[in-house]
Amino acid sequence: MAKQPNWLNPREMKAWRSYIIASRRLLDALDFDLDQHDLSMADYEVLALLSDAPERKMRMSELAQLAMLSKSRLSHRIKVMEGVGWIKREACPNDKRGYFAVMTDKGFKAIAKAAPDHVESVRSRLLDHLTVKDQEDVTRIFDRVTNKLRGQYIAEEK
Amino acid sequence: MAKQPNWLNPREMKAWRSYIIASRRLLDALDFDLDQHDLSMADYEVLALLSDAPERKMRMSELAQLAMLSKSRLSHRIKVMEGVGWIKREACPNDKRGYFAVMTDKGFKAIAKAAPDHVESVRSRLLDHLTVKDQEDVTRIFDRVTNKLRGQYIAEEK
DNA sequence: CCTAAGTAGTTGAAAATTCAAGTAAAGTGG
DNA sequence: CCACTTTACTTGAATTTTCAACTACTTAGG
Repeated sequence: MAKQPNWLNPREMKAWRSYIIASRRLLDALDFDLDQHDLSMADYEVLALLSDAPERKMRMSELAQLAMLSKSRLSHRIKVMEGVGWIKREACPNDKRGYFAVMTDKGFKAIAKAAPDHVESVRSRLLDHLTVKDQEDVTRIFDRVTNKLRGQYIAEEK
Repeated sequence: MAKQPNWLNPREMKAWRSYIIASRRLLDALDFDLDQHDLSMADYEVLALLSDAPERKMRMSELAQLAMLSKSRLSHRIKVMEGVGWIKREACPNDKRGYFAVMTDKGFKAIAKAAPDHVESVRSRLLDHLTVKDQEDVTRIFDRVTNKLRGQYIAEEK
């Protein structure tokens, strides 16, 4: 027999709603801010990862993993970034199947220009409203969520 | 003269990364769970709002606002939900420009079936890992974020 | 070696979302 | 009552993302 649903109590409901609503609005606002640099959060993340990588290049798979994008999505996205001259592809000498995404100078300039505004955006939209204690709580809580999730669900394993 | 960027310190960076990574994974997992009911989070939200509304119907604009969707997106989405028989449209008698989205019995059944699983999903992916204190912290922190955001940025005002 | 299975990445079509108009009805000020 | 602006919503095209192959290379086992 099916067990009856364990609905959320008011406290749980409030926590969930507060979180989800704030997150939606926050992401919207951050994307809105990035728009002036012709970037989405996802594209920004890709460029940021590359700009920190040695030689500013990274294998497609690794990039996809770290940016939490599907291989297909990354592939398509890199194609358009290649079109605007931010990225080049480079064949991997060791593994003939593989490719590097290599950030061009133009790509580096693009993210270097966007980064200060983006950081400022993250501050003004989120961090400015958190005390030091809040920041620590957020870190603790969400690290735990990520860890539990890792056990339950791995992206791209379906 | 341009002021130099105020980069995030390690504590701020950790809070931001923890939050954003957990959120991405969490939303992915929740969407993944809902997939067995052929629903996305957005569609679920639309149906949930309708099922709570008087007569299970709501004006398109109000629905768009509450579900935090653009009018265009909602319009397209309602069209497909109409296609699968979950929703009907009904002209508004007072305001000849307006329409109601009305949930059908079939639509109600669909969300009634999905809801227990979704709640369980929210629990197992998120709430189960938060103490009562954590829940209260999350509510407090994210309500504040939403309130600040409201002052700065209103969705669809561009 | 040879084969089977797995990995890296791309591709094109389908589906979803955004974007820029467009239509029609309300409201507003004179 | 007449312009003018705003509101409510839809639409079609463009862009983005997902989905399901598909190619080519690598790895593992016998």
